[in-house]
Amino acid sequence: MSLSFHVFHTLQQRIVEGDIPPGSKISEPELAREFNVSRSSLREAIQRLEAGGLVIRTPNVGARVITLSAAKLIEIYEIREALEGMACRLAAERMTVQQIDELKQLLADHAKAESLQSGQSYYQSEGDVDFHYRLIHGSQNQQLIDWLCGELYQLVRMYRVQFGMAGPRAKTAFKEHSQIVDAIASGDGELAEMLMRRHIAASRKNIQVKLQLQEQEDVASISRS
Amino acid sequence: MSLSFHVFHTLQQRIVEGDIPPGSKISEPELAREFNVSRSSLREAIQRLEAGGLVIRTPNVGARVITLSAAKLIEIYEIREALEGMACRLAAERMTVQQIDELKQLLADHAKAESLQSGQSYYQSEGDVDFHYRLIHGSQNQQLIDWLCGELYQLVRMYRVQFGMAGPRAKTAFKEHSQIVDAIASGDGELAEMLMRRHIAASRKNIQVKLQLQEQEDVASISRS
DNA sequence: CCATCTAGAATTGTCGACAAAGTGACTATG
DNA sequence: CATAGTCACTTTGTCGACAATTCTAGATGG
Repeated sequence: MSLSFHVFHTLQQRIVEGDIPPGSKISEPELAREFNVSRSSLREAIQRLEAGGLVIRTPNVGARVITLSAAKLIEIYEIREALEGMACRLAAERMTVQQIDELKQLLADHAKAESLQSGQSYYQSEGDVDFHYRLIHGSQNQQLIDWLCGELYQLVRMYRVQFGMAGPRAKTAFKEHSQIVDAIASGDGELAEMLMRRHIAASRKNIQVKLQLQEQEDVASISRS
Repeated sequence: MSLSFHVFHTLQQRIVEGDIPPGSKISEPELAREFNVSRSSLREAIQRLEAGGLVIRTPNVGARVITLSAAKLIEIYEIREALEGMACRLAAERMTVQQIDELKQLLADHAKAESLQSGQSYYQSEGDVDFHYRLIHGSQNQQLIDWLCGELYQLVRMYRVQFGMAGPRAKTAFKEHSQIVDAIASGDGELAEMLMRRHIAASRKNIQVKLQLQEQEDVASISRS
């Protein structure tokens, strides 16, 4: 594997997981030493991070990890609503019966796992992602797939990890997923799109109130100190 | 300005305009000589082109300009429908009265120019882009703005130029734009989104039939030869 | 004649070094 | 005391060279 790609991959992971905190500077000499590569390779890695929207470079100054904010997260969810809604519509029109069966099977597995361990962790982290992932691929729109499952996915993951979003929406989300699959199975693209948009919009609103509460806590703790 | 950025900008223009034809190889040594820069700078430019989706790099082989196809163009329009639809909805909810007035003024200018020179060239190339551009900015969703007016815009432009799309949709498009502005002025985000989606979908269908005709011609000319 | 193998040439990936720009601390001045 | 200026130091941008890989063309064998 290309040397610069390995560095890119490692750094991406660290940034997404918060190991390199938001807003921190990306020092070329320092990281080049750490990875035992030349600055050329490291710079290529940084450029890829920039292309993925994880760092921002300012000419003659350097790169910094992006800063997270509630406003930006909302923006991302607005985009997801539009794009995954469209993906869902296309999936309803284009998925094969076999793909749909696999999707149903996935949902059945979720139901089992959920009732078994009253779990929200499994569903939220693995299951939800897997569901959306398959659906997006069902759209068969390559550009859409590349962007949603690449760049945008990493950003969403970064917020998930660092804002600590697990949420007890597991049961609600499962019901919504079921409805979506039903719509797809009956080939109703319009309905499928609407349901997916509502699904994501609901998730967004859920986050919005949670962040608002968090903000109030922060204010309270500041005035307390 | 950064040396590599200048090279990137020039190459981007050439690729979009078809000066460097689709599918052709991007030779590092050759272009480095032409621009009188080192390969490092040139490679950085190529990486940016890759990030913008204009070239595809395969490890240890090099970069090639993307190839255009009707299928990919349709994919892009599907994405635009979803994204600009959302942008339009947000714009209706968030644009200031002043911004809306400017939009109306723009439309009035278009009407004048159109009736004056029965022109389709002005409207299609300048006016249409300008209209969509302002609307997207009206959404106030920075991520959306960046992507639609950056990466995706260049791709659309590349297809416009190289597939030679002018089309006599000027009059229809103008009417559709008017309706959209009305919806925005009355703050009806839902309607505005729907109209914008129809507007882009109509444009896509228009292209689809045109491309199908073109394909038939190609087949005919092949069987003739 | 076609397929396969094998140098040689060309191209990409990586490296270290130099030039240019930015950063920060210290000094001088109003 | 605050502000502006200067100088050393760090960091980024660019360059040319070497190593590793791929491509090409000619030779060899079936």
